Amino acid sequence: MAPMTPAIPRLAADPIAEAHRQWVAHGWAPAADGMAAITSLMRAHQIFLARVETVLRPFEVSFARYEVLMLLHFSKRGALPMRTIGSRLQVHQTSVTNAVDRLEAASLVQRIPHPTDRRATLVELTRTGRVLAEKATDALNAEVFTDTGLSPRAVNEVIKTLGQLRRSVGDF
Amino acid sequence: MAPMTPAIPRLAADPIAEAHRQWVAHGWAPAADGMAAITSLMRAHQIFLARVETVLRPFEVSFARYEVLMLLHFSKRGALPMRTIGSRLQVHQTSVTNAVDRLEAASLVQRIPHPTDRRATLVELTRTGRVLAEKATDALNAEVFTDTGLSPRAVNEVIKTLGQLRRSVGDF
DNA sequence: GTCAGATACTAGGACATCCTACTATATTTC
DNA sequence: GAAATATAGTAGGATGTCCTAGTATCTGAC
Repeated sequence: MAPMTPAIPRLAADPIAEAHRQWVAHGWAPAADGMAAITSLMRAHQIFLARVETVLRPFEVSFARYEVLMLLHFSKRGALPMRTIGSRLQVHQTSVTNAVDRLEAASLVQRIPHPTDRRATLVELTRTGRVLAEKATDALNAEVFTDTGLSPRAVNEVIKTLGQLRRSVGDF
Repeated sequence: MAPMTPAIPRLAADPIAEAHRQWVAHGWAPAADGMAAITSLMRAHQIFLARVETVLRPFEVSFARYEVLMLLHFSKRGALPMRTIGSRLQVHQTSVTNAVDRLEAASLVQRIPHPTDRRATLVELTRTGRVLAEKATDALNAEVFTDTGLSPRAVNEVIKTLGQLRRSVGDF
């Protein structure tokens, strides 16, 4: 008897390829690619977020809070209204409140009254916050962003393709 | 005098393109593309997750719980150990416990003892759960997966590129 | 056979996101 | 100008993810 060779093709080890196969087998072929693409995106997000959070852990900030710090860092006066932060980062206002609460508790930012609109609150980067933002960026650049694990061509493809997606949903 | 033409290039409306510009301006050019790609992924994830959750809302399941249902749906016996679910979906065991708790409360799955390993618990799809999984899939296929907003070429590019990424981190 | 180390699952807690109010202040309308 | 509407921010709650710990059970080494 010949060496063990399965008569039935073995299952792919890749769960997403397997899901794609199931989609086709169930007659959902027109949706299979879209399903696989979106599922891949979900997983890629999880992978990169985990990497980024690992690098940021020593700085005791999450990626969400890091993004707030960088937004302030890049602003001319180092201060922005809460609402603007939410718009730029495309997150709900309550998420901004949450992030700023924690950043303020860590003395990385401080809330100051808006000079002309008493409804609004400005979030201002502290000296400590600015220094931490720069150090955290150095770490992220060195440990994640400079080498993502994707080829330079793939990186540009991702930026371009997802840029079109973002534009289509009104991100810019 | 000529029509208003800014002497200084105006800020891009795209926050990610703007961040990329800032990265280059700060001397972080080698990391700028990686930063932009990862940030784009984060945002694309958010966009698609929101779409998917909107479609699933009428079925009263989240995407996380939907994925568990589909995994069971595709399994031969309609039942899998908790641990296997976590491995396939690449999420922490405690996330599986959480999802299964809610699915069980909704009578979409039930926990049954593993026949040979008393440590393990099998999660079994109920009739209700199977029906809901199929209806939810029809909705997702029609409203999201068949037309993701990306071109077919882009969809395939995403699957391929992120597949390489997933392989590089040991997903399969 | 026993005991140490692995494995399966749950408990409790930290964070992040969103949603629905609710309050305070601005703006618009008539 | 006063009332209706819109906007900025916070509070409280639901869900999902991860982590650390703790219990129960299995496996393997001696």
